[in-house]
Amino acid sequence: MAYDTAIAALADPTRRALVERLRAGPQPVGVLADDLPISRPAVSQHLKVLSDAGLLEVEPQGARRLYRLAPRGLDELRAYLDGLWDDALSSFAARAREVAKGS
Amino acid sequence: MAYDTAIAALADPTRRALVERLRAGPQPVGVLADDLPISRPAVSQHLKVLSDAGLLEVEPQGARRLYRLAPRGLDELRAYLDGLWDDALSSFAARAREVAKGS
DNA sequence: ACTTACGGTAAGTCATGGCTTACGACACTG
DNA sequence: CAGTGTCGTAAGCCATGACTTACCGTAAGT
Repeated sequence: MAYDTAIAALADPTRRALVERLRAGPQPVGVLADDLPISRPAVSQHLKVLSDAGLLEVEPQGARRLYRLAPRGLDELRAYLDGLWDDALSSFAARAREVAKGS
Repeated sequence: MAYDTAIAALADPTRRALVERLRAGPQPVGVLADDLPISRPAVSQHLKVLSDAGLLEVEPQGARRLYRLAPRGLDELRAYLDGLWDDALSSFAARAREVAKGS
């Protein structure tokens, strides 16, 4: 049950916006804060949440800190959703059979 | 960008608990409320959020309403995370190559 | 028709969390 | 060793949303 922190982290639109910026590659905090309508400390707080969820990794480069996407946290979340997906499909198929029989 | 409602819905622990109950099969509201530490109206509100996100479907059966897992909302969410996963892997691989070269 | 059961909606309360400003720690440059 | 730039943390404010109780509509039973 470690996917809970990951999904909670990705539930926030601002944090998803940060993740979107990082899809192109690693970036420092200041650059991320520049094209977002919030302050730099707010960005730092969001980055901490994403890092704690295993979704980001940090690489200090001098005074700056490069954040990059990390597969770790995403892996658990995807595994959980895959399981859900299977059960949802089963439920859908069962319902389809009932309807086909004339309910 | 329709996965946002789905991920927001699944971010709540109580709603995930409801989804877990429904993995075994369709159930009416009262049964779901009985083995959860919250009131029945609260369950109704959560079920509405999950339904609006395309994660659940309703099937009225007389006075009762059966809720079941729906693949629809889950599909978009999985697709989004799959894309993220690819980019995270790329970033990870790029970083691994740099480290192998001696940073 | 009256009663009982099931469930959605309304209104109000309260905690969570996202944002701000202010401050401190650390690395580079002159 | 100042001075500057980058970033994390602390404290406080405020909106969002997850609950509650109260109420209403609807379906089935007697």
